[in-house]
Amino acid sequence: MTIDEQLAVLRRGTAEIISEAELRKKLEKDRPLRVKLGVDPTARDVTLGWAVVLRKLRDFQRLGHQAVLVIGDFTAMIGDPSGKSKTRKQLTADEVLVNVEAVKKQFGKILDIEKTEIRPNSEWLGAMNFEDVLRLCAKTTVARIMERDDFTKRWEAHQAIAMHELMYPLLQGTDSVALHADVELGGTDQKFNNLMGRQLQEANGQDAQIVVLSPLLVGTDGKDKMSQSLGNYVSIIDAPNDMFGKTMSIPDDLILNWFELCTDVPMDEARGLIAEGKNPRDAKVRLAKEIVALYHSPDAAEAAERYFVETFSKRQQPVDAEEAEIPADLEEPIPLANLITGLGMTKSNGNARDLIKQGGVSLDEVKVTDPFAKLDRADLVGKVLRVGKHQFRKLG
RNA sequence: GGGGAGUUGCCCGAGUGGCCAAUGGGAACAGACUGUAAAUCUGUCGGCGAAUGCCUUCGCAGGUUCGAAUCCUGCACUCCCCA
Repeated sequence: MTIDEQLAVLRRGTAEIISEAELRKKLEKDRPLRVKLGVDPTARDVTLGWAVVLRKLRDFQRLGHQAVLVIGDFTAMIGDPSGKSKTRKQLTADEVLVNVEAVKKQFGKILDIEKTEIRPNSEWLGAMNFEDVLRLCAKTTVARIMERDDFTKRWEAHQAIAMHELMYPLLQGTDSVALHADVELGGTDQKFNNLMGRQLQEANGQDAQIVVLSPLLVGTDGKDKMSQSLGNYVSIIDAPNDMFGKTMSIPDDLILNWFELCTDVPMDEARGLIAEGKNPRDAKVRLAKEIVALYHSPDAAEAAERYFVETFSKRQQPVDAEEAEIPADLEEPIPLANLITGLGMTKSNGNARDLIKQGGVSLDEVKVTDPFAKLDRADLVGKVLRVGKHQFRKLG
């Protein structure tokens, strides 16, 4: 592959490369570049948003470069302040270990884990003594650290900023020095941290790393960046039907962006799908299928589409609703509201009654209108209970 | 070290002795309409109860009072100004 072809691959879905000219120079050296990506070992699913940057790492890997994953076990004790409005709780060593294993498994769906160098940053950060830390601190200034948007905002909003949080960019930068990174990947919210890496590398007589920033994927709500804590996410380990359904719920104007960041569909083709006069729904169906195919299989994608059309487009109840036992401790006649709460479909009986009043509950397609309905076990078994738009249970 | 401000439900934010489960906005959820899109309209939004009602909640712990989110004391946390 020529340098230009490589650059074209690397540019897809990239927000910023600092700088492209330097990247070209490094590629011209014709040796595998060390491409670093920091991973925060908090317990969470790999979301499509996180996958964006992992897929970029995969791009480098496929081009023959060395992927280096830094497990931020040491930095997890601080918690990355990026995008955070609060000081984060610190993790214990055990929690970190469990989280790393869980996350590594998921990475295998995207990266070639065998060929990936995985390094915990406690390896070098844990070895520093206080003098090292002070020397590190001397490399930057308070004003420079406080330039950071996150800190400025929190400062202005009168929110707490703990001392150790200010150290985060320096530690992440130290990772780059320790690993002799040629390239560091990250989301655009990582820019500050990544640039600190350049500064520290230069201060240590190394070439400054290239920074490749991926845009933050907007979540299914169409508003905020995708994140597990906001609940607007699609996880790469979601079941095919969920993955498909969640993708179908994104706003139309996100379609092209998701094609670019979450699939390998050529952009010209993607643009064609949303061209004037076409139904955006069809483009979204294609998008959803691509994503399911990527993390499950093309067959699963077809099946998910069928399920979607049957259940939602035709408004039928799903053929394979989740089975649920009627809790044994409910006495007959069973108040429907208690049953719904007992099955965990609502958080309280009052809540369940509200939903019934609003026409949000049905049994085998028949709306229940009485919030105080009581039913015998025999009337319930075998029926499909629907609560709200998404929840179905086949009663057993 | 000194002085000042603050901590209310998922979030923001009113409330300064009873009419407060607590105004308003946002988020969320449900219904209608749809393409599980957007927009819009309607409704719900602490728990239990069929209900008059009862219980828990306004940083934490005590106290005053017939009665406190509201007053007092102590504690914790945050922010600002000065040193």
